[in-house]
Amino acid sequence: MTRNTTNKKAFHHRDLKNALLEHALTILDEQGESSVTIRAVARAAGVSHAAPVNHYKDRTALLTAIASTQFELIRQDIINRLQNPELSPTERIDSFADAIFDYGFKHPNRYRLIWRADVIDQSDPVLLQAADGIYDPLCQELERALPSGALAKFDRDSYAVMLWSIIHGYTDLRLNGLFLDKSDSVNGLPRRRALLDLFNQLLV
Amino acid sequence: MTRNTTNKKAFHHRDLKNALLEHALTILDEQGESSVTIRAVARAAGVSHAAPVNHYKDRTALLTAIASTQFELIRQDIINRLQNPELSPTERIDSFADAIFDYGFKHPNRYRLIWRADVIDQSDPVLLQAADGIYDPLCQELERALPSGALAKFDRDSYAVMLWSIIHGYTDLRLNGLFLDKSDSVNGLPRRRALLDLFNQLLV
DNA sequence: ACATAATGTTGACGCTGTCAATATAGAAAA
DNA sequence: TTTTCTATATTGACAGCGTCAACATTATGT
Repeated sequence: MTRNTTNKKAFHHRDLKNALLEHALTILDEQGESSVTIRAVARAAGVSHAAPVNHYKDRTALLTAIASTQFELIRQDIINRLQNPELSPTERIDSFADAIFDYGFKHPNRYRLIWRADVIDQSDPVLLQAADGIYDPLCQELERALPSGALAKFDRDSYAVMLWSIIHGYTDLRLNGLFLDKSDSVNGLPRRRALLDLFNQLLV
Repeated sequence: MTRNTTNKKAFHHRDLKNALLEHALTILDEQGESSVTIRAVARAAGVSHAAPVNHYKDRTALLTAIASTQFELIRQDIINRLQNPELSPTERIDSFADAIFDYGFKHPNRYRLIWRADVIDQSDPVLLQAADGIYDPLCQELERALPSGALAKFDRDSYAVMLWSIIHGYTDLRLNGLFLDKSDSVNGLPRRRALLDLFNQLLV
């Protein structure tokens, strides 16, 4: 055991910062963003209601920290997928899309949170770097997959923005309840794949 | 004057329901969704903090009512645009996209609100009908613009969902601060137009 | 051993949504 | 008109929230 070998309750938690983050994530998954209150997280961690302030100066800081870890998590998943040496250039790009799609549908409350500009601090440098950790490699892959030189219709950023918009639009609308009466598949394929096919037409 | 001809303060507001809606909209535009509290709206309308409950049973009901009026407002704008007899079938479809783009960039706080499943009641029949008031005519226009019969690659709903996803994705990401460092134009055109061009390729 | 910094607790403040009890006004019925 | 009933508004209360200040405890470094 790395901590608290005595049975008397430790005044110092030794790793309260990470513990708070994990409890916050659990509450987020189970009850949604509005239930992730400083006080609820503190209760879950077994500390007083004002203890978290030493590690996260306010609620925004806590939620922003969550978002940063999540972007990093998505990035790791993407890196894993790209390990596969058999992927074609377009398949490598699809891997980005699939990673985000899968993340969104698996963790709807997390996905909604990481884009909520009103509750997280979009200018936080840690968060920005985490987001760039996905965006930058996406641009690299696009560069390889795009028609070379003057053949390309748009610049790289445009392709990246368009792809990300398509992915986010479908995911967000679905998670927010739209199209739930509509099927998620078309011609036997998931509709998200049809969206990707549409985008891939740009690359040939 | 239709109301309150005496100078003594009227106990009954006579149209508090609509007044609350308008004040809520003002607060939403100026301060964002979290500032639209029952109590703040009541203050703005000059009534007691518990008066709104007679017209909106809780905060969700108030925000849902706002969302319904906004969908209706967008629908009206679309209808106006479609009055133009010179529009081609694809231009008529672009009118839907432009209406939503314009609305989003003009009223960012409203746009974010109407998709917030956690604070509005997505199952409210009035809201659903208002949303269908946009979706249904979009499907009608798609039917006219699509390649006829077996030539179409997907069903109508798929086209509608894809188009809406593209529009929403770009708008939402932009409003939430992403890509703000990137330019909004490519090759001299707004990037949203490039996105529409991409979609329009599906229609030929 | 001591001073200092880091970390946690307690208590308070004003804000919130919501409810119950009460008061008033308008409308309908007598 | 007068009475009754319903719709609407007020007041007061409650718990939960974020945040801050004052204080207590533990850990660390000299």
